[in-house]
Amino acid sequence: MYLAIQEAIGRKYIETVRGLFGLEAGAPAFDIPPHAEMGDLSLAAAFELAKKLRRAPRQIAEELARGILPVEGVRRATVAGGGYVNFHLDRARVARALFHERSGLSGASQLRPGKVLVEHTSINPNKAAHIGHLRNAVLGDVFARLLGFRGYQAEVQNYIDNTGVQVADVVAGFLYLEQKSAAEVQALVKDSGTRFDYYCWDLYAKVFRHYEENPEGLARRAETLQAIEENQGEAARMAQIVSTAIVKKHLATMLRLNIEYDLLVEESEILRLDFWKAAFEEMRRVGAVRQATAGKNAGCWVMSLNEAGEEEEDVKIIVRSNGTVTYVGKDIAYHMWKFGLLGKDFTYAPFERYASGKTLWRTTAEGRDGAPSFGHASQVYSVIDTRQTYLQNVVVAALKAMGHEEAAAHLHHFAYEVVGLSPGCAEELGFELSAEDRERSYVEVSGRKGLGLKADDLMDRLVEKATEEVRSRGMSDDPAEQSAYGRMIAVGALRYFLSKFSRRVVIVFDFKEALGFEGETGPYLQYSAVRARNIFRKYAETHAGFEAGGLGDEISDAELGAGFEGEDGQAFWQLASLAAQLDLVAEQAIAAAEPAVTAKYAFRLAQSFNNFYHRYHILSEPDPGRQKFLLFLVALASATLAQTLDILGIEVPERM
RNA sequence: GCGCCUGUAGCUCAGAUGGAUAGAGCGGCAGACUUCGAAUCUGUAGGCCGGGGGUUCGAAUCCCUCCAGGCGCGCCA
Repeated sequence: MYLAIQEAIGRKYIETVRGLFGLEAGAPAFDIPPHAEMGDLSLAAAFELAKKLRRAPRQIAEELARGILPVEGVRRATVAGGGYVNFHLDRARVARALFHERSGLSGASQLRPGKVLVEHTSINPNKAAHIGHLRNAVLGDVFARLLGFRGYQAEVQNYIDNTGVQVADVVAGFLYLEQKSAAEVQALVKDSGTRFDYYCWDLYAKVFRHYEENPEGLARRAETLQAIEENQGEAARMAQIVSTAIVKKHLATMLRLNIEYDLLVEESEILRLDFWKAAFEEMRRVGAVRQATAGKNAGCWVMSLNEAGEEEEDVKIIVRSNGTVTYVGKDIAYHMWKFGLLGKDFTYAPFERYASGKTLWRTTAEGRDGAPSFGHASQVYSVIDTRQTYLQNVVVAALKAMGHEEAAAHLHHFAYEVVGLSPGCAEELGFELSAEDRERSYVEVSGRKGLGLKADDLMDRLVEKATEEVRSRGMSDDPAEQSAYGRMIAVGALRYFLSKFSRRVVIVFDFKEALGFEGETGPYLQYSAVRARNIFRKYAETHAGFEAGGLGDEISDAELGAGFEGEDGQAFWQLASLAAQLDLVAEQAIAAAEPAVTAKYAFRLAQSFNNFYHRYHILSEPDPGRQKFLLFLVALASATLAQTLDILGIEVPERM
């Protein structure tokens, strides 16, 4: 709601400035005044105009306030402070329009042209997922949901590096440390007595210890990697078995958290289709890379990273002197494909069908009909941790060097900080820490050392705790229902916990904080939504045929207007106007690529609702007109909260 | 050495595009359940916004500088 009103005021502002002062102004910036009584939207533009016009800002503000009105949805404009213009919205009108929007009757945001591609998760398929991977997936998932909410076509891709060194390390472990054949590994995958992804977690750490003690083993690692890349022999067969089994585990883990994907992009298919060759040819053709003939990089194909005018040359090796391509080179090819700039494409096959009805596709080299069109994005967001910033910048530089300026500008590194463990938490998990580590504020997780908190272990622990809470509070006698609620609450707690921090801060994981269900947590939000629904359920018991969705037709403009009058009306409006800000908040979250903005908003809204809930008792309200108004308000808050929780991927249980 | 990020209440963090009296959760203290179930609400204490300069009508926010911490900078990924 707020967005539309801002745009309308903005248009009138530009006209007014032209008419009154003969100046061409841009779209103005709006603020929300610090106190609700001051108004709903404020404009500080008079201060800047004052400088240009050499006049008092307050006077200019008064002229603006008179000139901008009338605007639909705005009742009046006042001037405050040194020169703020504050707009007071037509409360009844805004509330009604919002009610219709939330009922899906109007205001569904239009589908926008172009596709936004979000790549997230992209875990090496060689061991179980850990808490850091969950942060990546939750951030990416919330961001994709935000895009969908605002009418963008979002496509979610999960990149599977099934031919990389991490898979090779586990394969080498099976082959040489455990002397297992591909068939035996396959049997292990099928064995219901072992968790294959956990088994590989331990094996990967074991392989690393082995390399440390036996550096000569590194030769075998190289051999294994090469065999996998060339799709030759036992190692390649085993890599296929390992990576596919682990990917399935990762998908199952993510599904527990309500995370789904559109497409799995497999590196093996990128190799098979010679994507890199096509990218390399173009890079050579346009002179983005050159072969070094002397110096330490002799024989390598390198790309210059210098801006014009820099003296010392900074180069990145793209192709090694032995002719093999580096990781960043492959990434350049993949990103060219994302934008449809490669001139090559995959074919696709279904990987699995989600219970939601959505089909997850995977890339293949052998053609198949009936797949949707993937790639060809106009905007790309790659959710990758902040330590890879340098490499992401290299990819952008490569696009620029090839003349793809627009793609370079539309490739966004969605960078986020890692999840560390507090030293106490690491020790609780049974890891021995050095004296130095114990002094640190957090310990970095390390797959190589096997140090980390596995995603499913954390989830299990949360579900157990939440289910116990449900049981002890007597919400349900049915064990199946108890565990269903427990699961929803656990997911709510975890998803909110991973969404509420801004991307750039390190999350120091601690059980006490993450396992909490009170205060600023997911369960608090769920509880608020349940409370709102309970009011309707209870009300319907004595009012047969009651539907919250019908309130919009039952309440008159006069009743709505009267409800927002006076001191109580001010408090009611505070809740309603906050609910009306969701679209503004979602746009801000997208512009800043910051899901936390939405999480914080959900909390503020829930807090505002709980405060209202406590102060006004609806079912015992004697005045039927006022009761209807209060029910209307609950419907607004409830629908908005539900919508926001949906963006956060958090479900609401029937009872709490 | 070069580059990027971070520094706000005891702890963990919000404060987009510079804007009105710097906020929240947890923890502390004091209160509120015969009600739409307290996984809740109310009140209270707690701040040289890392230090110092500058730009501006106005700076937690922009610029410079210093300090502290983290992360990058490989013919690894």
